[in-house]
Amino acid sequence: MRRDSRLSRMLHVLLHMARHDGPMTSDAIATMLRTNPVVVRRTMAGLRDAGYVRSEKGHGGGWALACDLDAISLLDVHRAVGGPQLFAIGNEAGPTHCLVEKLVNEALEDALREAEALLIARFGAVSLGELARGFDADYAGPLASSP
Amino acid sequence: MRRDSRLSRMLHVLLHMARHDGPMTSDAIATMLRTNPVVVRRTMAGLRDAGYVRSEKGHGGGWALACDLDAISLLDVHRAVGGPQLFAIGNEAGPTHCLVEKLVNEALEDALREAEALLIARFGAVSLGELARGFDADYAGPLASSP
DNA sequence: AATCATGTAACATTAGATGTATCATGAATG
DNA sequence: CATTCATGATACATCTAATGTTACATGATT
Repeated sequence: MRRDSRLSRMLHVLLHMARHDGPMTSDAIATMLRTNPVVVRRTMAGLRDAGYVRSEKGHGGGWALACDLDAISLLDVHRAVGGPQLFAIGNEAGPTHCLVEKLVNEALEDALREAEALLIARFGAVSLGELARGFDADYAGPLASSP
Repeated sequence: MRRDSRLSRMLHVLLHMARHDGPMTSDAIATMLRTNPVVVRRTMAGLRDAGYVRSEKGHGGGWALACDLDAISLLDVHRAVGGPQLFAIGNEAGPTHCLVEKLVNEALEDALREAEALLIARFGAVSLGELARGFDADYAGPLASSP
């Protein structure tokens, strides 16, 4: 399988939406993400179900933020797109009676659990609002930080 | 893509080999792993190239350890099987001029790098010898630990 | 009514691990 | 030396989940 880029893409979109007046169409977002409007709708459906964005049909329709960026963490977005597997490595599912296999799998899963906890904690600690303000500070230049 | 289980499988095999007299055939190993001898040869080729195991053809041939388990870390095995991607999430490869996209990707990659460093450190800190002794202590029962 | 935009379903594509079949090569055995 | 056993290597099939694509239905605006 390819590397899952839904979290990355949705963060990208949400930050743009916050800097954009009025709704954005799936087509415009697809162009931004270099993909297809159907992929956009499919992925953003999760964000809508979670209440982070709204979608409207018809003229002047499209996608708009439904809450403050400070109320959304990276973890929220990760979960809203389906909370996919974080790791590409692991062990076979099947039940086993082999004690060596069990020991090995437990050792690996311990390490993976720890790394996952770290990632989840980091994702949960950062809000999209902080990311957006980081953007202003990092990229908008000295004018933006003058008093 | 499926979850990569080569590390798990090779650890399983190496620990068995240490508890086994004489070489083990790809067929026997494949049965142990519930897979196919060709898959075994393909995966173990990396371990052989790294010098952790030896393979012999013909009657009485098969696979045997080529060094002490204490000289092999989980990280060594991970690298010997190709050092595959650890994470199933990430971002699109393509170059971009969008500063928002760059900021988002850097934020995610920072977190992933940190988690990867944790995993690599843990894998590097555990030798197969320690794992094997952990097995004896955990599963072999009180008889094994008597003086 | 026409247009615009999302919602949805169905199917194609892609990438990488894994599974499988086949034959070549070399070692041990009689 | 022929047979058997085992690895080495190649080619191709399968599986899985994300992603890409086509087509059409639904609802809102003009």
